[in-house]
Amino acid sequence: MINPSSVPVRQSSIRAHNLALLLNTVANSADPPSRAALATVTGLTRATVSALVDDLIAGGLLTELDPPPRTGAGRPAAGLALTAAGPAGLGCEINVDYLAACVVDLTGAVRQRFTEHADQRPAAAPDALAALGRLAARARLAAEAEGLVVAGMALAVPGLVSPAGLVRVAPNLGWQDVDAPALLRGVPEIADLPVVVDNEANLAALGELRVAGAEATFLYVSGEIGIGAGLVIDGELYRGVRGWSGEIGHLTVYPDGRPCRCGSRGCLEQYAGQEALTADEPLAAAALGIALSAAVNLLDVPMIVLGGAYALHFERLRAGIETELRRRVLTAGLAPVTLRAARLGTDAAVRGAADSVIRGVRDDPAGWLRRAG
Amino acid sequence: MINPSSVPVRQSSIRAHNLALLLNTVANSADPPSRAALATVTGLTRATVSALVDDLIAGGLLTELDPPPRTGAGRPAAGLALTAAGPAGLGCEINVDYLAACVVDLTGAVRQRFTEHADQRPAAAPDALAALGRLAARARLAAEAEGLVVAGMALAVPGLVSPAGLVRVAPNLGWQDVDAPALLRGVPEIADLPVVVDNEANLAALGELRVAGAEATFLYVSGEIGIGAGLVIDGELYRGVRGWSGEIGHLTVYPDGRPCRCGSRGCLEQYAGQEALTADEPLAAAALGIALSAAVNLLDVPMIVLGGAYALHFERLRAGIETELRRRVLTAGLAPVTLRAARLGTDAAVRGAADSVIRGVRDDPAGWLRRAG
DNA sequence: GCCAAATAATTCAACCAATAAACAAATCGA
DNA sequence: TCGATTTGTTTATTGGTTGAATTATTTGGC
Repeated sequence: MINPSSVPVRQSSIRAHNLALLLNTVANSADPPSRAALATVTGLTRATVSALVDDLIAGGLLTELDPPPRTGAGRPAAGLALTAAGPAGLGCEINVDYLAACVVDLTGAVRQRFTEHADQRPAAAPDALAALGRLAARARLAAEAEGLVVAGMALAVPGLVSPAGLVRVAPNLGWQDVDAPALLRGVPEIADLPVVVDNEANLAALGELRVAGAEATFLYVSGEIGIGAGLVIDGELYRGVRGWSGEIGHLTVYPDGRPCRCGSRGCLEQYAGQEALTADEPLAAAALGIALSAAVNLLDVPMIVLGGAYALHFERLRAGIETELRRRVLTAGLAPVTLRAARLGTDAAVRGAADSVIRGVRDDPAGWLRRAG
Repeated sequence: MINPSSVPVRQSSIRAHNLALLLNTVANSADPPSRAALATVTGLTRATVSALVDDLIAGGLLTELDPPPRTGAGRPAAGLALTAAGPAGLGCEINVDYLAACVVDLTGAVRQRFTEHADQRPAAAPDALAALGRLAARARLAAEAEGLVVAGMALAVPGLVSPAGLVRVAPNLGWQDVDAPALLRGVPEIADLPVVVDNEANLAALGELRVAGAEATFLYVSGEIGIGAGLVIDGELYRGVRGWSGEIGHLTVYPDGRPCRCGSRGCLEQYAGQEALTADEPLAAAALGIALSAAVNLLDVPMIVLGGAYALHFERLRAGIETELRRRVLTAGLAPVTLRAARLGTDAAVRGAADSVIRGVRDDPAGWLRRAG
């Protein structure tokens, strides 16, 4: 992750890598580990761990826990944990019927949470983003009053986003080529924050990843007004070459089926969209099952997580989907595909957005230490 | 690639990384670069480059070219190139109607090539693999007579392969749970070689990668008796969690269509398999187009390479496939999907197999230097 | 109540790899 | 033949990890 393999490695990179290794090891440990435990589990020496941990403590990323959990003979170990009062991530979401902002600290705890329900469709993009910016500013202010330092901001959008953060199309918002980062910078209280924009399903997948465990591999499918998917492989989000992967809503399910507003025919969205779902249409589960089978045959993902509206209707959909998976996935007989409902519900995208920011800090603590001085 | 990010980094790893960086930079350069040119392009110092290059030359991976291509003032630069007489990769392929083995040197040149045409279906797996082993032994012998050192062996199989090299199912060969590496070790002349087994489409994709350029992203689709696909992202092959990705042949195209031997209905293989193709069936192109659209919608791949029998019939299939891609790929209007025929034809898999071995050497020259002493 | 055993964390000399800057080598142009 | 120019090497320095020895802090036995 630090080394895209086409880049030279100097001594400082190895320090940066090992700092990230330690920070992530602490983050993924069940109990607060000691320096010695970190040494054995990472393979670094105790001396090295001590030196690096000192830096992380000085930089406010790790804290030494006061009450040493004593056991057996020997000097008691000092437990290490992520600091709750340190860098934090600001996550935002704009969707058809609400705006949301939340702040997550380094430990992953949600510290602030603001929502504003209102139909965004009549609003022009600049107005909607200004309103969202104000909501984000409130969240930031409240978080910083608690001693947090917001390290950056991520925005979830139901549409296609280019790597630069330009929203190319967001059909359900009626957006086209909206420069979201620039518009958000119009709100002075958050103008200094680095902004990342990403697809709603991608960020929701990251949100579920936090719950699923660090190394998980799964396909997250979100049934909002549109249907999107986020693919997580070994704990990393796969975005595709241009950031447009996961457009499962327009996967063809019935080649000569109903016409879709995208110009094609028989898209999944026509059979398993929110209207079909609430109308209790019998085709929804089968159509989803067919589309998901395609994904599994292509990608060999062992788990599918259903989010958004699908999470609400999970029990009703389950059997129908699983029938198709059993029939249509070639390797179903060799290893089963796990199907489960999302655990975060409609919060997944905002949570994932905030999470993606602190993920950035956890993966490059050296950068944070440099900036924080 | 060297750093799975959950592993500590020591000084030796940074040397290993930079050795690989230099070797790959030489490999991907159009003209033989000088040490100074390597320094500027990689970002390392001239001193560091010199030291590392000395090691690579001593280890027989690089050669200094005799006639310095002189230009302008200053001391003339000594060009560096991969050695043709060094480590080599042995690639093998077993398919329904032939066996093949080939040896590729570090520069990517094919140095030996053996084929044996015979229907493998009546043969039991041990017999077929013994025959293949003998063919491989001949190729190795001939290569070593030319001064090459075979570093390892890779085998392409038309079936599902587990990471350990076990062939779980190869329907067209009638194989099930065949321990190919163990059976190949039965041939004494190649028993010492490390063996890797992989799916035919995956390795063919690697073969095409060599031709496509180092950083390419594409989906390779092979129309053999079965239909498989190999996904290459930024020059890396994606194998899926269990190595079973790319089973595009059993993607559902027509949900209530023809029954397939896999137990499902309407699989791509029923409409675009080799029989359909040679029978000049009109559905082949449309079915392919529908399946490929699914892949592009899910994965956002900018290029599709058609191999095997599809390469032969490319011109006839092209228009029909492109029509479906235009209709069914959501982002087709934002950025086109390139469709082209494979350049290596039926050789892709063996070539890719041999290539995967030397790719291993190029990505870990430090390991090779250690072994070679 | 004191000492040995055990475990945690730190200190310090050694080592390894890259860097920067000076230096040597080889060529061109005047 | 001499300066300019570019390539490649040498050498002292720096940054980072290692390994062994050392210090710190606890438990348990006598």
